[in-house]
Amino acid sequence: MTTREFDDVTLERVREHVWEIAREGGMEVPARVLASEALLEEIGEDDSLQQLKNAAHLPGMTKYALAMPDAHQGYGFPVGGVGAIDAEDGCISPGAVGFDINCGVRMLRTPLTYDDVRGREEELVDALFDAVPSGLGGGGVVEGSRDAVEGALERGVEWAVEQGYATDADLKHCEDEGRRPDAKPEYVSKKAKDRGMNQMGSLGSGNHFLEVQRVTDTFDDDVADAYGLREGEIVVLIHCGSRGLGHQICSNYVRKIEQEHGDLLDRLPDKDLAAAPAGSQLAEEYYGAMCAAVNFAWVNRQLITHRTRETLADVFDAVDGDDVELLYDVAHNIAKRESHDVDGEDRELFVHRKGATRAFPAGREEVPAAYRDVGQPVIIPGSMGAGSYVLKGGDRSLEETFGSTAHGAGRLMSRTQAKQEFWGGDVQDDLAEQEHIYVKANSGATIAEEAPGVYKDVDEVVRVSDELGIGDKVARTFPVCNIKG
DNA sequence: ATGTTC
Repeated sequence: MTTREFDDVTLERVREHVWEIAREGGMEVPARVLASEALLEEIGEDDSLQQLKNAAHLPGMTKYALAMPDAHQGYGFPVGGVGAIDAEDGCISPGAVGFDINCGVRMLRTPLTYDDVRGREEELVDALFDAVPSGLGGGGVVEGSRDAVEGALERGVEWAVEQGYATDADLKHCEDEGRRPDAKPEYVSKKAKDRGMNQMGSLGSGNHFLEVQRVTDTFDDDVADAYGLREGEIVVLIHCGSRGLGHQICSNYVRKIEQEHGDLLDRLPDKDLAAAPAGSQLAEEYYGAMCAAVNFAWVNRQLITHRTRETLADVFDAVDGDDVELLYDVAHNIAKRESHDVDGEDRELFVHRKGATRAFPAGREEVPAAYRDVGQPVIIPGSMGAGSYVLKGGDRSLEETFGSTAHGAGRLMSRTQAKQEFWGGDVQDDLAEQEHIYVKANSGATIAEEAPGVYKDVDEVVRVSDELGIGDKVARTFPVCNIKG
C-alpha cells in the first residue's frame, strides 16, 4: 500500500490516479483526490488537501468529497472540488460554488483556418480588444437597464434570443439550454443587480479571457466529427462569469447564512464553508439567486459571442457571423439539483462543482440531443501559452465523480507570487516571438498573474481525466491570440 | 473571482 503525507493529511493510494483520505473526526465521508503522483505533489503544496478534508464535514456530503486533478486552494472549499450533498437532508454552501457564479467557458467554431489568420494576428487581436469590453469595473456590450438585468436573470439565453443577440441553435448548445428555470431574481439584491447592470457583456479580469485558437490534434475522429472539430480550423474560446453580480450574491448569502445558521457553522472546521440546511428559507433563497446568476453569466458569454461574430465578420471577408457556431458552453462554478444513483438508490443531490466541469456521458438526458449519442463536450482551457482541450463526458464519470471532471490547468502559485516571478511585458514578448501567440491586456500585472509558468501542466491534468475515464480526449487546440482584462 | 480591503 502506498501512502503519501502532507502536513496533517494522509492519503492512501486506492488505484492508479485515485487517492483516499480516510474519514476521521467530524468528517461525514472520506475524501478522494484524483491525480497522478506528480499532480498530487503539486496539490499537496497549498492548503487544498486540508480544505478537502474540511469539505467532507458538510452535512449530507455523499460518498466522498472529491478533488479533481487540477485542484488548488480556494475560499473555504478547494477549486477543483466536487461535493454532492443530499438535497433533502444536507445543505448548500455558497463557498462550495465559488464567488464567480457560473464562471465557465464556451467554444465557437468558425469557418476560418489557421492559414486565413496567419500574418493577421495583431490586426485581429486589436479588433477583438477594441470590441469586447474587458478589465475591472463597468461597461458592457449592451447598455444595461433594469429590464435587461431582470430578463437575463429570469430567462438567460432565451432573453438574448428575444433581443437578437442569440439564435435558437445557441440555446441548444449550452449547458441547461442556457436557462435555469429555478432562477428567482427576487432573491437577488438590488446592489447585485446594480453591479450587473453595466457589466452585461464584459470579460472582467483575472484569469478571464477571449482566445482565438487553432485545432492542432484530434484524438477521436468520430466524436471530433460530431463536435465539428477538424485540425487546422480556427475556434474561439470565451472564459468569463457573472462579474460583480455573482460576486455580490455570494457575499450577501455567505453573510446571511453565517448569521442565521451559526449552529451548523459551529460543526464545520472553517467558517468559509458556511452552509444553509436543505429546506431552510436561506437555502431556497440562495439556490434561486444562484440560478439567476447562472443565467446572467450565460447571457454575458452570449453577448460577447455576439460581438465576436460581428468582429470576425468585419475583419475577414470569408466570415458573415451566422457561420460562427456555438459548439458548447459549460459552467465550472455552480451547484445544481441532480439525480444520481448512490449504491443502487436514486438520490436528489446538490452537486457543487467549484472549478469542476460537468462531464455527463452518452445517454444522460441532460446532454443536448446533438451530442447525446457521444457524450457532452467538456472544455478544459489551459494557460495562454499552452492551449486547451475538448473532452467528452466519460463513461465512468457518473460512478467516480457524480459526472464531473477538471476545469483547467489549475494554478501552481498565488497571484502575488506570480507577480514576483514574472514581468507582464516580458511574458507578452516571449509568447509573440517564440510561440507566435499575440496577447493584449489592460494591465501588464494581469499578464504576469496569468503567465504560462503560473499553471500546472494541462496535458497532465487531461491525461489523468482520460485515463480515469471521467472525461476523454477529443481534440487539442493551441493559442493564436488572446485578449484579457 | 471582485467597484483588486465591509
